[in-house]
Amino acid sequence: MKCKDSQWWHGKFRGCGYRVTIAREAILDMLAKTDKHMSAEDIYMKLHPVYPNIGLTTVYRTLEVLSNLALIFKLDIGDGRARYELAESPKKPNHHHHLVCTGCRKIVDYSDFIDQEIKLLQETEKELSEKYNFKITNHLIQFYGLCGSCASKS
Amino acid sequence: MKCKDSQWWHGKFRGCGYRVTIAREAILDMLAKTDKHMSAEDIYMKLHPVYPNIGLTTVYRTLEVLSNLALIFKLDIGDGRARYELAESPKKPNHHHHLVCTGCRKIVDYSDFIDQEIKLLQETEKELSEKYNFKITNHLIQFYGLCGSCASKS
DNA sequence: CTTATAAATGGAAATGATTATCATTAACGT
DNA sequence: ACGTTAATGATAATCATTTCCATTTATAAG
Repeated sequence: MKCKDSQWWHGKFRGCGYRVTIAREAILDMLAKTDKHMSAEDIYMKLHPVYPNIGLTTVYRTLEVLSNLALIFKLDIGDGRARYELAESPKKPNHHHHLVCTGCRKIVDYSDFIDQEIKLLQETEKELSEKYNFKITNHLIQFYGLCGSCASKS
Repeated sequence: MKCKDSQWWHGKFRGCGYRVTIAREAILDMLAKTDKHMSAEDIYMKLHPVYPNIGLTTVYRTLEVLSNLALIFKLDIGDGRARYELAESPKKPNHHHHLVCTGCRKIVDYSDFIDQEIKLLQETEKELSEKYNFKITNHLIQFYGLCGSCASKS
């Protein structure tokens, strides 16, 4: 947990009236260092050996806070267990969508066609926003299917 | 429950080794007659006055069966409660995507831009399918935001 | 139309992810 | 260093969905 780059978000935290705590630091830090899509329990388990006093409840609460601040993104792949990943940022642009295996729940991040998707999404967003008087804040695009190994099993 | 058009799916049922029962008939029939997106409990409640002996468990089980047969579509709008709608079919082409209000969970079905979306989706699907060796079966596009009335409240 | 059989059912209990409660601890402005 | 107030963690509660299992029913065969 170096002090160089890893604490730019302290300001955002304080500005929103949140305190900077060990747990929040540890959780955000670990999400920043992985490219996996982790559930609350995954995070709890992974952190536990190092921070045995961070409880599962705190993990849930912290994930909600980070999600509200748009520092992380909560994603749902249809198995009733939320996953989280670091949000894209100017420092780490990684916009992508997900390809989910309905067999083993493997998630592939893809960014092919992403520019065209974004463009279409923006147009659609604008159109829908006006037509239905919605203030659109977010979108979700996901593909579902079977990965090679699950397809051959069935 | 007329016998004219409403039972074309009996064959599909039997062909897959499923029996045709009152509960299955009633549930599919009611989903065919509404344009709402209903949860298992919504369906249970609505059916209960007429079929007081259809239990909630059966509703869940039936929805799973219908979903497996692709007669209905299960949708997740992020509030931890699954909704269901009749799948599109040659007899009732109604392909659309959803615009979800994160305030009141209202769902708007839209089909604007749907042709372009479909086209892009097909290309993307093909590309991803080859590149990542996935057998893609489904996709999900959804916009989230606040409807007019929820936006003015906040 | 009966009968046999395996699938379908319903009610109660179990599950599993997430949230609420509440007494204790810790962050941070002063 | 101190006091205020947010954050924490252990436990209990919630709530949608599943599992269990004894009973019922759809359906194929006679």
